[in-house]
Amino acid sequence: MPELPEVEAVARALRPLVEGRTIRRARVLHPIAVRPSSGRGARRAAQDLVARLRGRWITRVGRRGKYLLLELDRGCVVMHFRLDGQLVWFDSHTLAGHVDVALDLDSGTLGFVDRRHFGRVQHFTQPDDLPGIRALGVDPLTPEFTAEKLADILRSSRPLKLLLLDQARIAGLGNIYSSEALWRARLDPRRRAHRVLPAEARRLHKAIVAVLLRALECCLHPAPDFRDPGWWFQGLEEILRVYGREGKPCRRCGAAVRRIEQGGRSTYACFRCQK
DNA sequence: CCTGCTACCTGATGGC
DNA sequence: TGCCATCAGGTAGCAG
Repeated sequence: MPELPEVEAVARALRPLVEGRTIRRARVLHPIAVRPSSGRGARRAAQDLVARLRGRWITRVGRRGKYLLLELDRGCVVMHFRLDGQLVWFDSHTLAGHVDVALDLDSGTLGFVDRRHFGRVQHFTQPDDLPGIRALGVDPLTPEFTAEKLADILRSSRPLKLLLLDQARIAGLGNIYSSEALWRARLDPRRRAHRVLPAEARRLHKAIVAVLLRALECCLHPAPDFRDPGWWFQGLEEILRVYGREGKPCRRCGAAVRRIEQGGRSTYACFRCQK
């Protein structure tokens, strides 16, 4: 379920564990997790990954949108958690539970876990070799994301919610925080983006940044604990204002929160205060 | 070029 | 209890 704040928190917690470490050996337990996006050639991809990672060392942990990057002395490991992927840490090289890909480091083992097999672990010479990364739009937590930049992005006839989910426009918002940002900005998720007035666009800009920063703070306290196999972010539900609250009173005006479908996915909103 | 729909996977949940 | 339908926080690929 990770969106930008969760992946950012994972990147920060991972740095002291892996930066400067050598990958002694990579193990691909479930080749489906490393197959190319075309979907075929998983076994071959697994062999390639193992060969390319042997002996490399991790220079830096980075993030691009919802992608986690392990930059190496040669090339880069790109991970995407999609809906359910997560990381686990083992102090030894002995694994436990479902692990798709294991990176045996000189100090322990980093495991990529995703029972559902939506997520991916891949190696590229550089991150931009993956089309999904090359196409990413502005990162909303960088200075480049200004109110003017958002106004530019809003030149579209699409509904606001679908536009905010588009990773090629803004990188890192997902289904939860797009609903949350629109609630905070008091904007109807069905509104066509180019109908949004300048003052409303400035409100939305502030709301996006505020929602993400608040979630990031929550994700960092307590920090991710990869050693606990059952670990997941605590307390996130309490900071959500509309997401998942169908039928419950709006925290601003008391009207019932509604769930609607947009692009085949759930959107939550209060249509009394979101116009 | 843009937009919208579906497939991709597996597990959890709720109704009957 | 068992079974089936539905849902899940994402993205790539394809058709129009």
